[in-house]
Amino acid sequence: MEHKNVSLADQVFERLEAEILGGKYARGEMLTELKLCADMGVSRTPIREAAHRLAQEHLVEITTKGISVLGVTDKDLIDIYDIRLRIEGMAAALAAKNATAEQLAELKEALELQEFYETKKDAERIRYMDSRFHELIYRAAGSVVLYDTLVPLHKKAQKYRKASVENHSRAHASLEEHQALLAAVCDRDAERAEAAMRTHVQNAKNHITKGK
Amino acid sequence: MEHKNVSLADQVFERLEAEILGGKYARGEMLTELKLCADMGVSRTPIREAAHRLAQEHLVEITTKGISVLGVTDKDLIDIYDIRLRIEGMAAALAAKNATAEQLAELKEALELQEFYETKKDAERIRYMDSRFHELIYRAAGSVVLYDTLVPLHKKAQKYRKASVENHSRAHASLEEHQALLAAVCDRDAERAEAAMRTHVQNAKNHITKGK
DNA sequence: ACAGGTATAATTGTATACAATAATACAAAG
DNA sequence: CTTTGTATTATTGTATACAATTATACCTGT
Repeated sequence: MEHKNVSLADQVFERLEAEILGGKYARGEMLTELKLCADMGVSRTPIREAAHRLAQEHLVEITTKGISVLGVTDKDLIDIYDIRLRIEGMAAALAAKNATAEQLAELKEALELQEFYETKKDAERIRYMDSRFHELIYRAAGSVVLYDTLVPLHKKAQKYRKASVENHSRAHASLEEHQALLAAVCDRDAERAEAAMRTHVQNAKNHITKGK
Repeated sequence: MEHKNVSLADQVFERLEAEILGGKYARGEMLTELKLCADMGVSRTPIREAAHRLAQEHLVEITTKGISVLGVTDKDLIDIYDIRLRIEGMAAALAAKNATAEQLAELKEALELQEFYETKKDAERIRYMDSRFHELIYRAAGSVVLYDTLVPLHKKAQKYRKASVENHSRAHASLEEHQALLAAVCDRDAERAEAAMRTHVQNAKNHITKGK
C-alpha cells in the first residue's frame, strides 16, 4: 500500500496475492512455477519465494504436482468477520488512545477521498479508500501484533467487499459509519470508537454474508 | 507439531523460528545468510526461503546489512494476550460445537499427559502438552482462518510461558482450567467452554505479564 | 480389452554462479 | 583533524544448472 517492495519476489508476491484474492484463479486450479515464470517474465527464484509465502498464508498449497490455488471460501469469509467482530474494536480503541496528529490527518484525508469517490460512484476507488482507512486504523493502534493479525483478515475479505461497495446504499452507510468512528477517535474516546467499529463490522458482515 | 515438513527449507524455518522464539538471538542481532549456511550446513536457497518466511511473520527484518532479529517484545506479549482474550473463547466455543470424537480423545490424552508431567514437575514436557492442548482446541474448532490467526500468537508467547509452567502453583491451576474447559467441550456446552477459555487466558495473562 | 510395468516427462527441491547494491575502510586533500 | 571521494568488501537479489521425486504416457503381454 505504501511500502517500498522493490524486489521481483515482492512484486510477484503482491501480484499473485491480488490475483488470487481477486478471483482470477479458481479454487483447486493448478499452477506451476514455470508457467508463472513465463507469465511474469522472471526466473523461478522470485516465483518460488512468492509461492512459499502465499503457502504460509494458506492461499495456495504446494505439492509435487504444482501450486494448487486455495483462495478464500464462503466459510472463511464468515469466520473472518466473526474474528474481526471480536478484535477490530480493539484496534479502534487503541487508535483513539495512541494515534498521532499526523495519523489523524491521514485518516481524515482517506475519509474525505472516500466521500468524494462515493459521490462519483467510483467503486474501485471507494474500495481502495475503504481498505486504506482500515489499514490506517490498524497502524494508528500502534501494535505490530494486532496489525499483523488484522491485515491478512482484511485482505482476504477484499473480493467480497468489492460487491458491497458497488451497492450505493451500503457504500453510503459504510461511509457514515467511518465518519462516526473517526469522530470518536479524534475525540480520544476509546469506548465510543470501539463501539462504532463493532457496529461497522457487524453491518458489513450482515451485508456481505447475506445468503451465504 | 505433527506435520511432515521434510524439505530443508522447512527444517531451517522451524529451527530458526524456535531459536528466535526461544531467545537464542537478542533483538537487533544481525545474522547473515552465509553465517546461517555455515551453522546449518545447507546452501543459501533454503536459508533464504526460511528467512523470508520469518520476515513475513515479523520475527526478523531483512535489510542490505543482513537479517536483523526482531523476536517478541514485552509489549508484543501484552498485545498477544489481549487479542487471545478476545478470540480464543471463540475457538473453545467452536470446538464444543464441532470437535469430532477422535479430537475429543486426543484432547483427553493431551490433558492426561499434562497431568502426569505435572506430578513429575517436568516443566519442558508440561509446556509442550500445554501447547498441544491449545493447538488441538484450535484445530477442533474447524476454522482454518481462526487456526492461522491463533497459532502465530500462541507460538510467540512460548518463551514467556516457559517461565510460567516452572511455577508449580500456576502450572497446577492451569491444569485445572484446562480440565474445566475440556469438560465443557465434551458436554458440547459452547457458552461454558468460551467462558472457561476466557478465564484461562485471563489468568495466564495475569501471571505472565506480572511486572511487565 | 485390460493390467502391469517401464521409460519419459514434468515438477519441485537444492546448490551455485553471477549481478547489483550498499556499507566500510582507507587514503588524500584541505 | 576533518571531510570527501574512491576502492574494496560484504550482503542480498536473481538466474540457472543439477538432483530427486513423482506423475504420466505408452507399450507389451496375456
